[in-house]
Order: sequence, then C-alpha cells, then structure tokens
Amino acid sequence: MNKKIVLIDGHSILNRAFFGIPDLTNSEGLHTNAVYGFLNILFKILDEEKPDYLTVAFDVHAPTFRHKMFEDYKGTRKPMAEELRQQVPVMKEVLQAMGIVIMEKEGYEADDILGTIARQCEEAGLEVSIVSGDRDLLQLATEHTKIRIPKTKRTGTEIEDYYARDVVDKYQVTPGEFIDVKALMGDTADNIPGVPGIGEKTATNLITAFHSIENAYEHLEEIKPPRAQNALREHYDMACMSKTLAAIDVHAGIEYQIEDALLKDFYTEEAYVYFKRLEFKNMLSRFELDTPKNQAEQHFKTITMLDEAETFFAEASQELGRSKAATGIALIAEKGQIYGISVSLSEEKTVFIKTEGFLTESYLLEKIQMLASCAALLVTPDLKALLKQISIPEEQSCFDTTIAAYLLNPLKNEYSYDDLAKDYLNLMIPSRMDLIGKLSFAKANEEKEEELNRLACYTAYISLACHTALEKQLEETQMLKLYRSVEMPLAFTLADMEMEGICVDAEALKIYGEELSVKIQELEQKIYDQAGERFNINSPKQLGGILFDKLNMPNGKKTKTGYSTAADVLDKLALDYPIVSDILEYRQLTKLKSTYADGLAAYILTDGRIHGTFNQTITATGRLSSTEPNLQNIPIRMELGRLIRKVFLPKDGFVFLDADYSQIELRVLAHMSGDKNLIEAYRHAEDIHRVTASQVFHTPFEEVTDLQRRNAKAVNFGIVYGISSFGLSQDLSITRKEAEMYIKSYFETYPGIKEFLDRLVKDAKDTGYAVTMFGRRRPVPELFSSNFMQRSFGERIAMNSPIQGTAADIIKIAMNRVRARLKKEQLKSKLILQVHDELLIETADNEVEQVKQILNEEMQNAAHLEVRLETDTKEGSNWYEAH
DNA sequence: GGGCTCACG
DNA sequence: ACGTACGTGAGCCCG
Repeated sequence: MNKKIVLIDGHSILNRAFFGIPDLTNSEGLHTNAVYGFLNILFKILDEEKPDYLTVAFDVHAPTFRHKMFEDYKGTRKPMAEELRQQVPVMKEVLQAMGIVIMEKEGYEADDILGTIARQCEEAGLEVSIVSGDRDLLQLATEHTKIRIPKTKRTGTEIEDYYARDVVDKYQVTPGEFIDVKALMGDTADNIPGVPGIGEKTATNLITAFHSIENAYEHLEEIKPPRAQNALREHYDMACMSKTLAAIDVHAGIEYQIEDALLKDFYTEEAYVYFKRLEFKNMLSRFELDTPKNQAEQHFKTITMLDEAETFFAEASQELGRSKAATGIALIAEKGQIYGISVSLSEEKTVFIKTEGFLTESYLLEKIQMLASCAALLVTPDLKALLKQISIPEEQSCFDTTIAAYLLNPLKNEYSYDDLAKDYLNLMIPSRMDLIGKLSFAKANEEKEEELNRLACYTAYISLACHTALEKQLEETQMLKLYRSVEMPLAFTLADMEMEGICVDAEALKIYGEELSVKIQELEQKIYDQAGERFNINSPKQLGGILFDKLNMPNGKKTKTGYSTAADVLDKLALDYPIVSDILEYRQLTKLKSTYADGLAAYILTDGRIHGTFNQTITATGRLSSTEPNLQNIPIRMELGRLIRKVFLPKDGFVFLDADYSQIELRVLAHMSGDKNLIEAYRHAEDIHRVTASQVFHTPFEEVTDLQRRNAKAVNFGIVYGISSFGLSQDLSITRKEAEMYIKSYFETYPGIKEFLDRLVKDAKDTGYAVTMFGRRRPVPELFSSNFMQRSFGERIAMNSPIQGTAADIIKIAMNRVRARLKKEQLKSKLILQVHDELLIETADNEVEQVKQILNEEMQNAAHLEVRLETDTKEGSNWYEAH
C-alpha cells in the first residue's frame, strides 16, 4: 500500500466552517465556530483516511505573483468578518499545539503550496488527498491525487471526492482543461476577467472541442457560435493572462520536508489545553490522556477511619494555630447528602474525610467547625453551603472562590475547580466529567470511589490555591471592596434566608390546584368542540396547525419551527375568534397549575416550608437568581395568579412585612446621569410617570391623560432597557415613527440622560465592559460583533447593565444591613425572600413597628443618591396581603 | 436537549 | 436590510 498524505487548504476550510456553523463562543467570549467546524472536518478526514502525513497551508496576507501580473487580481475584497479574522491565529495555534505542520509563504497562495507539495508527493509515490472548499483546486486532480470538498449539511458534513476521472464525469473536461474553462468564463470571486460573452456553457463546449485556449485560437475559424469566435479573437491576450492567473503554480519555491509532516499522535497535553479553553467538550473524548498527576495530587489522602481523622484534626489545628495560614475547605455534598469534607492545608497536605462508619456527619461537621475557627482565612468554593452546615462567626475571614471568579467574569456558566485552575493557575487538571463522568456522587461513591476521592481533594486544594490570584485580580479590577463588603456578607445573609425558608399552606395549595383542574377541563372540552377535534393544546405545533391551517386564521409571526402561537399573536386574534380567548385562558390556567400549584407543592418539606436556593453567581448583571423553586416569579399581575400568594404564610405569632423600592432603576438612572431635570422631577413629584408625560408631551401636569401617562411610563422603562424605537413601538402598539418621536422628545426633555447613555456605550466600547456605581463589571463582547443585530444588542446591554446592576448592588447592601440590624437588636424577625427590588420579612407580632423602621431606614440608606430611595412597606397575614 | 411559552422584576 | 426591548427559571413538546 502506498503511503498517504492529506493536504488541507486552511483558509478555505476555516471560511466554509465559519459560514456553515452558527456563531459559537466560549465563556471568555472567544468566537469558536470556525475552529470547531475546521476540527470536525479534520477529524472526519483523518478517521476515514488514516494518512501517514498531514500538512495545512494558509494564505499570507501579501501580494502574490498574480497581483504583479494583474493589479486588480482578487479586486478590492470585502474585509474578513471580525469574528472569523479572530479565529485564524487561534486555528494556527491549535494546529501547532497538535504538532501539525503549517505551510505559508509570502508571494504564494495556499493553492500553490498545496499544488507544489501534491506534485512532489505524487512523484515520490504517495497517494494525495487535498481538502478544500474551493472548486478551483479540481485542476490538481489526478489518478493519485484526490480533491475532497466538504459540505456542511444539516445531517452533518458530507465530502465530495474527485479523482481526475470524476472531474471529467462532472464537468466534461479534464483537470488540466479546467483552468482553460475558468479563464474563458472568468471568476468574479477572484476578479479574474473572462472573455466577454462567454459563459460556463460556451467555455465548456470550446474546451471539450479544442482542449485548450491556445488550440482553440489556432482553429478560430472552426469555432461554432460566431459570437464566441469573435470574442476569442478580440480577447485572446486577456484569456491567456487569465489562464496564468487561474493556474495553480505547482513549482512554488517552497522548502518542504515530508518527514516533518509525519503524523504523530497529536492528542497532546498541549492540544488538550486548547480544546479545554475552546470548550470543545465532545472532542475532548479523543484525548485518552493519562493526565499526569498534578504535583499536589501526590499528597492527596482519603481518610475513612476514626483514628486517622482524630490524628489529622489534632495535627491540623495545632499547625494552623502556629502558622496562621489559609485553609481550603470544601463540602462534598449532593441532594442533601454529605459524602465528606475535603481540607487543604497546603500543596503538601490535602485530605478527604469521608462520612463513613464512625465518621458520622455530626462528628465531621463538629470537627470542621473547630478547624475553620482556627484558620486565619477560610477559603472555600461554596461558603453558603458550608454556612448551612456549620456556624461560622461573621468576624471569621472567609474567601469564596466561586464568587470571586464570578465577579471577575460573570458571563461564565460554571466556576468548577478545573475551570478555576485553568483560568487562575494555568493548570490543567481532570474535571468532574473526566473523573466520574455523568455519575452522581452517590453512584460515583460506589462505582468510582477512587476518582470521587480525587475530585474531593481537588475541590478543596484548587480553591485554596486560587485564592491569591483571585484576590490579586479583584484588587486590580477595583472589585475587592465590592467583594468584601457586599458579596461575602451576602453569602451569610442568603444562607440564613435559605435555612429559614417560607411557610406554604399545602392544603390550600391543593384546593387551589383542584379548582384550576375543574376549569381547565371545561375549557379543554370547549376548545375541542370549537376546533372540531381533540389535540394537544400545549403543543405549539399542533395548536398552530389547528388555528392557522384548519381554521384559516391570519397568521402574523412565524418562529424558526413554524407558526408563532405566543400570547401577543393570539391576543390580536382573540377579538375575532372565541376559541383563541379560550386557549389563552387555558394556557394561563395550566401554567398556574403545573408550575405553581403542583410545582410548589413538591418543594414543601416536612417542616411545612419551602427552602429555595438563591444563586449568587448566575446573572450577568449582578442580580440574584432563585431556583428549586423559583420564588422570584410568583404570579402577581393577574388576579387569579396573584391568589397563589395567599398560600405563603408567616408562622404562628408572626406577620409578613414586605418592602419594595419605588422605581429604583429609574432613580439610579437619575443619579448616575446627573440629569438636572429628572433629578428635580424626583425631588418634587409624587408621580414620576405623570411628570414625564407632562414634560415630554408638553402638556400641563393636571391635563395629562391616562394614555399619555401610560406612554411615558413605557418610555421610562424603555430607557432603562437601552431604548430602541422598535422595542417601544412593539410595547405600545404604535408605529416606529411615533416611537422615534417619543424618544426624541424624551431626550430633548432630559438631555443629560442622552449624554449619559451615549457615554455608557462609548466607555463600554473603550474598555470592553459595563460597570456599576459600585464597580461591578460585565464584559460586553457583543459590542465588537460585525453583525448589526449583535452589536445593537451589545449597546443595549452597555446601557442597561450599569443601571440594573447598580440597583442589584443597592438591594444587596440593604439586605446585609437589614440582617445586621435585626441581629444587633436581637429580634426574632427574619429576612426570607428577595425579589430584585423587594424584601420580605417574617416579622414577630411584637416587633412589627421596629422592623418597619429598620426596613425603611436600611433600604433607603443603603446608598446615598441625588434622589431619595423611596420604599413602600406593607404588612399582611399572607404574601397576597403584604404586597 | 433545544425551542417555545410564560411567570416575575 | 437586518428583526430587538433588559434580566431571570420552569414546564412542556418533540426529535
């Protein structure tokens, strides 16, 4: 068997991948779709061909001999899309890391390099495969050189293969003649001039008959269509030049040593680092690396025996007392089950103490609590989780590495220990996936115990090891204060809130659900009757079919997959079709039933309370998020939904006090922008939307209509979201023109706002991130997109994030202050929920007045702005009444 | 697992 | 011309 070489046209494949695959970015905001597509094609080819040699050629951005011949060669090309341009050096680095030879040479295009190597290899007796998206390469096909053209289809990548005979089959000309055809017909993409009046058909006919431009010229008289005959006579010189331009130079002056291209195992450690960074998770499985043990891993130890544990704790606390060092502690728990705790004292000492036998949960927690109090600094990947197990005095210095990493880049979707090791220690270590795959801790403890133990040790060790780098970066980015005085105390606040939970009346919830069921069944029947058949109303596809195909309703919007049946579409149809109103109501009821009535019931624990989770490291802006269940989206806008709030109850002897900020975001905007008029409006006015309406629509305050006020309110919202005329027009059901007028008038009224928003965008473009009053940052990579939509999105983010984020900072500060006051004044009342601009406190009956005062004071004084931070506080015997 | 829809601020 | 308001989470459908 002959040896085989694969040659790849780098730019062409990268280009093809870029346009064939939707935009993709890793968590650093690096565009990766082209690199991803390229590697996919590369792996497919390698798996199929198993070649002995491999080389990738790239074009160099410099004039070639063709430009010297013909100035306009390739014309004035559109600049490469920014997202693709970025990926070229990345691609090269990845290939280099894989040990793959890259060839490029000034004065030549990749085609010439590929052609030259192909001919040399073929002479040396090799089988050659050239991979390119460009059909021009077909001229290189021979009996031993195969041209492979990948096509990205929905079903995956398919590759068309061309040996010389396949070119003849498909194009009626040989590969050599292919150049002549191209020269005659020209190539607009490369700006190669053709012969006027000769297109693909005529060119092919001429060359099949005469085999070359030169020979055709010798037999000019015989050329059939007189039009073609004259054209060639007149433009022969140009055709000859085009032929030289189109011909690939197979004698390029390059130095190529085939031995260098020998395919070695390229699943190297170095390449692995790149694949990790690019987040090509499914490709990582190709690396069967026996990851060399990290230095620290040699000192990992698992403890399962009481005497070992005793010795460890005794030694560790003694050592900590002496050294005053930082200690890494990680709780290894899942679904309420604690599998053990890992402790890292230094690079030389990391242990995983398992809950097993004599080492009971309570023994372990007690010991860890003791150890934590000895540490000069407690470093952990999840402080809140730890606080829910052991009590740690607030004076204890703590460092949560996950929260630190979140502040440094809030856009990542996870902050796992291996990610942190990569980002802050430049260290590649096996991830959870690498170690225990998709197994739960419970399963892993049985089936992959060794790996679970390693994972546990890594979790504590990496946390400890990252602390210095994280703190340094927080300092450099001016976020250390935000971290220490807002986020760290907040972890304590949230831990308390989650432990406290909220009481939900399961019986009342059940009744509510049953009432919904009855109405849902009635509606269901009504809908089937009107539709004339039974179908799944919850399936947008089936519903769309019924409404728009069967009942022939006018269909406005479409989604990627079919008709849109979203509420705003159905609202318009509801006027004319009673079935649509029923469907809307059905949707509302089933939502209430499944998400709230049934959904919430599943979370009530034996203490009669729901203990949700407040996530501190999820949102891009700095807000909290709430899960399992989400207690931040309990219905309120519609009365039927709002009734659910009656099942949220204070415990005996307590009431609810609920306080929310009044228009906090708009007030933040007034302050941050310094707009005189808006600030002045807030100082005097009761009703800010009415004042806005009066000023924007030039109407005396007393004469502002409800419609004007509603419009002004929408504009105020729009401003905070990063206004666009389209968005506003949608919201108000007005034309874009009208929306534009509103916006223009608004900015004339509040010129300071306009200047401020413009400045936010400019600053974000200069620095790459948006920043809040308290220094919280959000990178905005979208600002640099070449796509208009994406870029506009980036601009709205740059306007909205500082506002939404500052409001989030303020309520976080308020939460900490409220908690501190409740504690200081030794009250039994507890903060239990936060809903972005609202705090709910379960308040002891005899503490109501005091807590009201605390809530108002601490919320209003959480920040001092140019305008007052007003709060509305209400008392109630359930959440419905209190809000 | 992604898309659609809808609940909240 | 492009085809959107900003930020979330959950349940359901369907390939």
